[in-house]
Parts: sequence; C-alpha cells; structure tokens
Amino acid sequence: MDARYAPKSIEKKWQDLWEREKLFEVGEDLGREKYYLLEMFPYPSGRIHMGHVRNYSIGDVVARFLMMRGYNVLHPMGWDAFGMPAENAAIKANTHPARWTYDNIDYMRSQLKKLGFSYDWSREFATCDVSYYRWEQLFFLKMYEQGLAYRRSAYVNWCHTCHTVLANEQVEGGVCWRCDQPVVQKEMDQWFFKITAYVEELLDYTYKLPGWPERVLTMQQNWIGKSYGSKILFPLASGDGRITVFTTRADTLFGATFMSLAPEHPMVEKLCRGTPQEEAVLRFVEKAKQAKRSDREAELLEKEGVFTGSCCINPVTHEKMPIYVANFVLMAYGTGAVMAVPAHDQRDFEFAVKYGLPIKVVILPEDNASASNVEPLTAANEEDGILVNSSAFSGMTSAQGREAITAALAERGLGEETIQYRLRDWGISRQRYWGAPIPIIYCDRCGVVPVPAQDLPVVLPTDVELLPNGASPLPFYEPFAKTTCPQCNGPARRETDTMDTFVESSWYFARFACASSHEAPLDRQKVHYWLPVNQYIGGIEHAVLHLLYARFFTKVLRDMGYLGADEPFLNLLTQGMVIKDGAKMSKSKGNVVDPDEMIEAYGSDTVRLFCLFAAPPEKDLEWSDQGVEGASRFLTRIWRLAADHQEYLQAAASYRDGAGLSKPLADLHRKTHQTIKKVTEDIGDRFHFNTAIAAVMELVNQMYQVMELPSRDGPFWPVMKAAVEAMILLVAPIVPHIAEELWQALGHSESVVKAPWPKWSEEALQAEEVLIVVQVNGKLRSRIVVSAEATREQVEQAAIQDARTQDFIAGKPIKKIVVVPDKLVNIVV
RNA sequence: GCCUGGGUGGCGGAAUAGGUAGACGCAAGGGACUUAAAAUCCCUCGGAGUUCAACUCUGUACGAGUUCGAGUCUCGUCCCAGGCACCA
Repeated sequence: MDARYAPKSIEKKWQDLWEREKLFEVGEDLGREKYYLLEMFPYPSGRIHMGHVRNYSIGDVVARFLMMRGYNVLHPMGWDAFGMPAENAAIKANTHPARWTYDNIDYMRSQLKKLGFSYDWSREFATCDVSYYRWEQLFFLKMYEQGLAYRRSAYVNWCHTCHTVLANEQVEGGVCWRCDQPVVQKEMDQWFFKITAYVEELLDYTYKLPGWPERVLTMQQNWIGKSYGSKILFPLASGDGRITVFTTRADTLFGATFMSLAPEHPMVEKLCRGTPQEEAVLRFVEKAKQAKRSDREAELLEKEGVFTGSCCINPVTHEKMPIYVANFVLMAYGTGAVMAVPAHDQRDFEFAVKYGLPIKVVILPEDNASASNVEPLTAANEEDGILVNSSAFSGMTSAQGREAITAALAERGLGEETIQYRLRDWGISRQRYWGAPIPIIYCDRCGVVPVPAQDLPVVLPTDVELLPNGASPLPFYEPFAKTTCPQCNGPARRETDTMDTFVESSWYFARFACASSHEAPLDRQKVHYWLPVNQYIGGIEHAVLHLLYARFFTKVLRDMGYLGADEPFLNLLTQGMVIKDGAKMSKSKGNVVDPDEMIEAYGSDTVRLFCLFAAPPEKDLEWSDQGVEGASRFLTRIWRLAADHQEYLQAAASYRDGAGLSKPLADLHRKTHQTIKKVTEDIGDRFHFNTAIAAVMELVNQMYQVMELPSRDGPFWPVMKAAVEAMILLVAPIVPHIAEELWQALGHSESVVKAPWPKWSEEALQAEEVLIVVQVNGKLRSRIVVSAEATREQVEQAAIQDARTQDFIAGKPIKKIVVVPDKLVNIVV
C-alpha cells in the first residue's frame, strides 16, 4: 500500500471493479426490503455542474448506506433528453439535436462514472430514445380516449418577423430572442392534459405527504389555489343573455354597481355591437392584447377600461349596472367577468373613482356597525363585517350573508355555491422539433383521428434540416407531415407539434423499474415491487411544475391500471443551490467551478466529501476552495492512520469485549461506539451528513491522540483496529473509493459495499464516570465528575458540597434542586 | 399584499425532546520540526473586565413573557431569502 494518498489511481481501480462485478445492478428480491432511491435526472446540457455533483453525492450516500444496511436498493440514472437547448445549440453549431444530445450524454455519463456513483447503469435510458417516447404516445392515446387529452384554442407567443411560435424562454422582455422584434399573442389550436380532473386528489394528498418539505406542499397548494365562493348570473338589461361571474364575496352583492369583463371575454363583441362605444371598445381590446405580452409589466399597468354600451341588472337590487371592459380582469381565472363592488374591493374602487361610477357601502366593521359612516371613502374596506343597505340581509355577518344571498339567488336560478381553482389544464403542445411527436392525424374528411396504437411509434424524423429562425421544420417536412388517414385512407396530415418535455419527466421513475420491458410501457409486477420511490432528491426549482405533473401522471397511470401507487414520491428532499461568492454559479458571473478540474486536482472523494460537509443538504452551499483543501486534508489523515500502521492493524484482531482497558483505550473504545451511533442516526434518520462527518473527524482526532501513547502493548492494536474499521465503514458511503482501498489494506477481500454497516453496543457507550454541570439559580457555576451509578441523592450532595458551588449558596436556604440525570444539577436558593 | 423558510463568532456551520452556546471545519495569530520551503504536529481564537492565573460580567436580530433553566416555547417588532400575486 502506498504511503501517500493518491486518489487518481485508486478511484479508477474501484470504479472498474464495481462495474465489472455489477455490484449495483439489482433485481426484484422478495426476501429483502426494497428501497427506491431517485435523484432528478439531468438535462444533457454538455457537462455536469456542481449542482449535479451535490445532488448526486447526497443520493449516493443514502444509497450506499442503505445497501450496507441490507436493503435491496434501486438507484437508477438516465437523461431528460428532449428540449429546446438542443435545437438552439444545433443551429449554432450546425449539427443535429440528436447528435448533440447523444454526444453530451456520452460525456456526462463518463463524468458521473468518474464520481463513483452507485447507479444501476443497466437501466439507463434517454427520454429521446424511441423505445421510451413510444410508450408516452400510447399514454397520450389512452388519455385521448378518456377525454384526459383534448384540443382547444389557446394563445401562444408569436413573432411576426420570424414567422414562428416562441417558447416563454425565447421571449425576453417582450421581444423575440432572435430578431428583437415585439412578440404578440396569437390564438392557435393546442393539446391539453386535463389535470383539473384530478385537482381535488392532488390537493388532498398535499395534506397526506408527511415526507415532503412543508414549503413544497404549501407552494403546490397555492398553485392549485382552491377558493370557495358563488357563481352569480346577471341578466342583461336589454335582450336575452346573462353574464356569469365568480365571487368569494356574495355578501357584497348589494354594493355591486357595475360589471367588468376581460378583454378576451366572448361577449364583449356582442355587447358593444351597434352602440356608439363599438369602435372605442374594439380599439381597447386590441391594445390590451398587445400589452398582455409581457406579464411582468401588466402588474404596473394602470387600471383602465371602457364602457361597452350595454348594461346588466343586479339580481338583488334590480338596478342597472354598466358593463365595462377592464384591462385588469383575467380571462384565465373564474369566468373572465367580475361583479364590481367599489366600496369593498380596492381595484374596483380605483376604477370607480377614475370613471365616476357609484360607490355603495354595504359592509360595516363589526365593532361600530351602528355608526352609519357617510364620510367619503378614501379606500375600499375589504374586511368582513356586518351587512347594511342589503334589504332583508342587513344585520347579518359577512359569512351569514354569503350563504343567505347565494341561497336566495339559487331559488331563482340565478346563483349557486361553487369552488374555483387557480390551476388550469396543462397545455402540452410545443411548436418545436426536438420532442416526442403527438400521435394525431388530421383528415379533411374524418377530422381529428388518433394514430392507431398498432401504428406506434410515430418516430421523430432525424433526417431533417433545422431552420435558421428556430422554427420547427416538421410542418415543412413532407415525408413526416404528409400521411394517410387511418380511417378513410384519404390524404391527411400529421400533428407536427411535439409534447412538452415535462411529459417525459412525469413518468420516467416508473420506467426505471422495468427499463428493459419491450412489450409494454410498464411491467406491472416490477413496477409494483419498486414503486413508489422511497426517496426523491432534487432542486427546489421543481417544487411545483415537475412534481405536480408527476403526481398527476401517477394517478392517471394508476387509473389505467399500470401501477398501484397513489403518489410517486414518499419522501422528498430539496437540496439547496451551489453558490460561489454569494451568487449562483453562472458563466456570465464568471464564478463557475468545474467538477472535472476539481476531480483532477483532488479526486472524486474529496469533492464529494466537501459537498456533503460544507452545509446541510437543504441549505445553499457556498463553494470554498479552502474548504476543499480541508476535505482533502481529512482524507489524508484517514489514509495515514491505516497506511502508517498497516502491518500492526492487519495482524491485530478487532477488539470486541469491554473490560480491562486503560483509560485512554477505554475512552477510544467508547468513542468508537458513540461515533457509530451518531453517524448511523445522522445519515439514516436525519440526512445530516455534515454532522456525521464531523463525528468521524472527532473520532479520528482522538485516534491521533491515542497514537501518541508511550506504550502500544496489550489491547492497544485490537482497540485501534476496531476504531479504524469503524471509521472506514462509516465513511464508506461518503468517500467510497478510499474506503475500499483501506478496507482491502486491512486484509478484507470483499468490497466494502458488501460489508455490513457497523453496530454499536449500548454497553460500550456507558462511561464509568459522568460530567455533571452544576447551576445555581440557572447559572453555570461548576462542573463535577460523579460515578455513573450514583443515585440522585448522591449527585445532589456532591453538587452542594462542591467548593465552587458553596461560594454561591453558602448561608442561603436551598429552595429547590432540579436534577437532569447524567447532565445537570440546578440549585435554586 | 399573502404564504413559506430563516437571522448563532472573522467565515461555513453545530447544539436531535427546554438542560455546559459556538461541536467539526475554514481563516487568522503564535510555536515545534526543517539549511529553507512545503507537508505535518502542538497551542490560542465571541465580546468586555480583571489578571500570573483562577475568575467575573455579557452574548444566539430586537423587545416582552412562560420556566428552576430559553438559541430552542409564546406574543410583538425589525431585517433577509424563496414562492404566489390585478386570482374577483
């Protein structure tokens, strides 16, 4: 064994051995408890970055720890390989997205292997593999059959100059990323997944996922945005028709003095037609559509509107309410129409003041409900209170009023209680090339025709040429777009949109359980064995979209009979970012630390160790070159402990029993067992790898102390060997390469991966004497050492009689003594 | 505005069920070894006072409270980060 720690050679050696022996390839084993550990798979952008290294290092510790504890651990890895960066890069580098993607995958796979992660590489796949997305197309067809996939028109970002649709990421500050020209909203037919069909279950389970961080669940709850309210119908003042609104404040209905519609509201055109307002309204609507394109600025926009020329009737006051089009009303929420109650809604208030509309107070604060306040209002009162000016409902509380008014409307067929969600259906159409084709055919005679399942897959053609403006070449590529109708055999065209890449990441975890299944998307038995994922680890940035879509897909696949789990991920760990100099690493800031360079300089074990030691996983990790030096130093210390004394350690038998040791050796023996307990609990129960590492550092420091003893006779080497072995096993999940090498150096022939996790003995934890802290009136005054067997009375007496304690209690009557066993005595005088 | 987190030395962080605040590491200072350097090892390291030392006071954003005892629990205030946000 080399006297010096040389990571480069040993890391390669063990990585090769793990691969050769297939140590991490697993199958279903009913005799052992399964554990499915998953880290969010990467987008193959070109190179692994430090965020990946941290994410996967955390996962690897957990995986290896559980393997040593005897679990059957599934720990797979793959590639989230469709997506726009491939198209952009391909245009720039004059290559093909497929080429670019698969080249990146090859390089990044080699990087992951160099880091020594314990993946079952036999299950690897990329989502751009036909053998993966073909099944996704099958899911789409089944969802289409069940009405869970449907088509409707929706707005997309459109660049007139480039004549193409733009993704949100391609719109920067309202202009096109290529030509800097303004982007407009254009209505196009799009495919949607009906996630709203599962909204209640998705919401319910956010209260039944104890293994998820509270804040992620809260974010999902906010995103779903359930609110209770009423649907109220307002008949038009002239002619037939009515306007439906959603409101949470039916109690303020008597104060509704006008109506606001979203510019896109379908009734706008009809309401203004033939009125003197027509031209003004159409101009306003056009302007609002333009303004919509940069959502950010919409917030700063002043509230504006225009009278449509028509009125509706307040169903309780029977007064006329002018109908306005207003720029702040969203078509996407509720019904796109809002009953305006200026006295009790700040936005309506501002609007009413601006356009001189009546403001009618119908709610008074509960504490001075009698004082009929007639001073002019300066702002809306949005609080609940007591109803006034509301005929029979006056005097009710807001809560009573909401219920009573809605009930009264319901009797007349003009209202009902209802629930509104913020969550909308998931638009999955992407007018992009590098994605999974949507398996639909459009026939002039038969209309929308799904591709028959036996005709799948619809293969994304790879012999296309990309267009310089970034638009998808598929609509222009006749061999793909031109086809025949499966129903009438007449000429037809394929859907040329592809699916959102979030679709691929919504079910990849299930495919990992049976990656080699070629007959069906999912092998029921295998999926049943492995799912749900026991522990999922990834960045907080996916708190809502990816995790919500994956939850939705799991429920859909469950209802189709493909899997049995209600939820995909039992436990979720969201790790923090890796930052440098206080900012997220980025090329533009020039603070990027390249994993390759770090591995080259220090070895993978050091990089892994630093990532785990510098911060607990959920916090941001500040990169520190000096910290990396420190991690490297610690590994050198570990190495020397074994290398400098290899012969003696090999020859010795590990110390097991507990008696007859000198104090320093007894202390080391106890420390060894304390460390085993601490590390086991820190890794297994808490994922606090930083404190686990700190505990091993303490053990190592103490071993160095013991090495200084004048005599190494008797049980010295056995006790030392037990400590060294424990040390190696405890760090094995964290720094596996050095652990393997040292384990072998001590004479073990099998991989440390197969060594059982060390156990501590309760007996060995017991000290003969314990240190007790003595407080007087809650202040620390002294420390005493007592026998571990001392009774409560003996400890109290020892504390009272202690000379330093006496300085503080002498001559004063003792009122009370609090004793915390093995820890502390507090004397109250 | 609403909803989450969070505020502890020069820095990263520890204190798991209310019981010694600052484990472990980094940086810094001092020393040993060396012809010298690197590496390694040892010592000091929240602040103030006093001092040969021992010791005392003080200290976990701020202010109250509960308790024998509060970084930890309660209430209020301030600040920071993240999410949502014209959501009717």
